[in-house]
Amino acid sequence: MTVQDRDAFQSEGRAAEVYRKAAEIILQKGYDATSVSDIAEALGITKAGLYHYIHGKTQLLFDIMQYGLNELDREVAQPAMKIKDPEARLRFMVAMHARIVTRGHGAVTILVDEARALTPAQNRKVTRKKREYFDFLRATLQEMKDARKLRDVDLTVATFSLLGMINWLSRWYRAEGALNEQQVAQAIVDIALNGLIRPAAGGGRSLRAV
Amino acid sequence: MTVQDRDAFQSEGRAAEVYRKAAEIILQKGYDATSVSDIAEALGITKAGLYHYIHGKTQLLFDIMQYGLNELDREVAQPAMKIKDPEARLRFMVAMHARIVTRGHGAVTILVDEARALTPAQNRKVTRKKREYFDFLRATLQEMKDARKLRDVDLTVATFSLLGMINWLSRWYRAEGALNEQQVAQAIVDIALNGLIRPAAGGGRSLRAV
Amino acid sequence: MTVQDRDAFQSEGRAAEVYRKAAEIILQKGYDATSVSDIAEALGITKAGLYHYIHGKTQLLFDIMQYGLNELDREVAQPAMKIKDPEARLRFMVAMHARIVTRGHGAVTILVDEARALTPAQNRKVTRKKREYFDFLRATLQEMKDARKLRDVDLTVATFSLLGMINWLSRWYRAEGALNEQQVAQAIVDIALNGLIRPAAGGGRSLRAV
Amino acid sequence: MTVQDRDAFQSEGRAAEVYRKAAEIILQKGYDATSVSDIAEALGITKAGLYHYIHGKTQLLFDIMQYGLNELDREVAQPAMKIKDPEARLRFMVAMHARIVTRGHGAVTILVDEARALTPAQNRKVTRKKREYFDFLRATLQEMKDARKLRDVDLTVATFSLLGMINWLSRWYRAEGALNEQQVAQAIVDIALNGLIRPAAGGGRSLRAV
DNA sequence: CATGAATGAGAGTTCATTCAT
DNA sequence: GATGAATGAACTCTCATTCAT
Repeated sequence: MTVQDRDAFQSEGRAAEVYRKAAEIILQKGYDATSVSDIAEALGITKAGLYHYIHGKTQLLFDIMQYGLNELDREVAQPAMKIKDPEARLRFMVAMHARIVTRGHGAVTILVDEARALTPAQNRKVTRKKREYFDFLRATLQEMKDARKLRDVDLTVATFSLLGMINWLSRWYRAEGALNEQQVAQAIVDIALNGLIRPAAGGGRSLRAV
Repeated sequence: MTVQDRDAFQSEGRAAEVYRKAAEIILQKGYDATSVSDIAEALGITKAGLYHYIHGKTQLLFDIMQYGLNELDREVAQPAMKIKDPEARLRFMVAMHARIVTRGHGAVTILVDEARALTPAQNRKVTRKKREYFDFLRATLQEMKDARKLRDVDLTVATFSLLGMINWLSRWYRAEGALNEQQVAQAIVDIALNGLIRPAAGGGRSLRAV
Repeated sequence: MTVQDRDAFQSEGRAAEVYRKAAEIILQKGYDATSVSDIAEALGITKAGLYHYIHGKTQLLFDIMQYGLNELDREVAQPAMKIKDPEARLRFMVAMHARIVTRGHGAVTILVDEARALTPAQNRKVTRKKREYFDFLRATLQEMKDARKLRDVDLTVATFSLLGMINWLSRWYRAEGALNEQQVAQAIVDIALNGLIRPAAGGGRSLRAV
Repeated sequence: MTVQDRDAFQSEGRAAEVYRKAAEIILQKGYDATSVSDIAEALGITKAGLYHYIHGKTQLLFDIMQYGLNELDREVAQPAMKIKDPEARLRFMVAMHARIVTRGHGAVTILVDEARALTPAQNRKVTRKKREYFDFLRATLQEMKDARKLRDVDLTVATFSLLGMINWLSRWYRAEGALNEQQVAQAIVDIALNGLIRPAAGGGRSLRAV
């Protein structure tokens, strides 16, 4: 059933439109503040009509989240697994994840922000999947650490910091702004990997110049 | 009236308890999902009784946010202004802000997460204040840039990335975890400023060792 | 239209199946608690599809009741009319009616339990028919009374008591129980006619012994 | 909580009025067909206002049923337990139970008719209690049987038949009718115990033969 | 200070029914 | 025959808020 709905989300047709519109509105107003009527209205149908496509408000949320998880898996995790070099893999993941957030389809952001509204069972499922993603990202950092390509940082803090930077994007990035999606994604990768401050010039650089 | 309430939040006495308890619950369940009854119940009084202390649910939220803004101003911005060196100031701000988030009094997190629920007028006020804080942080980066202490990064992306890392703390940091507040704060400062990867300089560092 | 439907109920074919399934479910869950979807689902068709066979939920109920009335008339009242001796007739009616209830096709029970849900017009029709049946049963008791075969009991109370005992069967009789339909029917006839207590031994019996 | 509500039903005050009015309307229209608005309207308050007194429609039903069970226990079972002679006890139970039904307060009838609407947990509780009452009644018949005061009847059928006669009263007895509550109760006791037909008195026969 | 009672508005959801295909 | 889509009406229930006491 859930699988069906997730497919509906991705497929073409009216059902897909329903799920996409719902995601859009929930992204905008928040899940709690979005009424089923709001969604119906935006679709130009009645509440009762909407119920042909959804199986309750919570299930709708869950289905959107499933789609978000899917998006991450399909577009970030799966391709990343094919990248051998951990640093290249990290760069790809951060950039790609950032782009999914900035392109604003909503599902990924809702996935992150509204987990509280799920039923315990749904929450468990979603949390497990999110955890898997987190672990994969962390494992990549671990590989880099093992290859002595990482500074001596706490990996958990590092992973969450990456995710914080990325997820925060949904709160401030506007497509109309000065930087486009790709530029922002690259900027984030750069900041995350290289930090903000110029390496102590007296040290490394001048020496290197020698 | 608002000023009164903000004072109430900070002062001792029953009113302060009300505001603190409210913040705690809202932090936990989210503003929309928190009913006035929930708060009253947690305080051991009736809904009607609670209305002696608050002036509506939205106003309560606004007051908590005001307190959060205040907290930031009092504990981060004001002291920071006394720090001349921009890098030291930045380090202080990130660390201190992070500690306010991790110590978990809630107001700052609510401030960030629930702005949507405010009335337009309240929202404007809060947004203006948040903007001031953002600008101050960004100005600090600008100073560093001018002093050539910053790598060539987009300052807006950088500022938001810092805030993303910090604000994300409220989603994952648990006091019971392996790192205490101070350690996490320092880890974040370190990651944000120095980045994750070891400077490519096989040159620099090893030479320094020489 | 109604006649058509009643026939449909009894006849073979898809329509009959629809009515029988509907009766079964309504008997089980009650009319109000049974949704048109429930019935459609049980039949493996859609709601809209079901509407090819029925003319509204109330009409469906009415048709089932008509069938129940018919059942009573055909299997109890009509044959009973051919029995001259009132006591024999009474025994037949009680036993036969009881068996219709216990065999559990549902229509008779629904007829009795769900009259409130009918439209006033339908209700009047059904009530009139039920009244006819009641009157026929009561008239049989009257005949017995006239023949001095009845104890001095209020005939109305007696008639309703008979019907109460019989109709109550649907609430407790289970085919899997210790007694089969026939045994239960006979037990009821026996109890209703002869009562529970052993006739005062000092009276009749000793006389008989003389 | 439940106990509280049951008390509320019996006590004086607004809460009692609410429960009594609710019972009255549910008795009249049936539980499913009674909306919460119906009850509120009959009380002259709004739906929301009614919810100060009840804890959901199902709980309301359950509470009414609890009261019904209580009524039976208090007015029938408890006093009956003090009656040594089983026949006297049976006569008392049937008569008293019948009067509770005819006096029409509703709770007992609702208790019997609407069990399907309860939650499984509630249903179990109610069923257990009803079972206890049934067993007590049946045990009384058993005592009579042991004392050879009973004809040779199946005790289960007998007990259910008694209950059928009594419970059916609620469907037909009207206070305005020819017989008052007491007369009907006595008539039922008489019919149930002595049956309808004049004993084929060995007495009678031989006399007739003379 | 605090309460119980009450309310209007609106929430999510279900339902019987219709109709173009 | 049968369906998917749609609807208006109704339903149970919750909520923020008020007010007399």
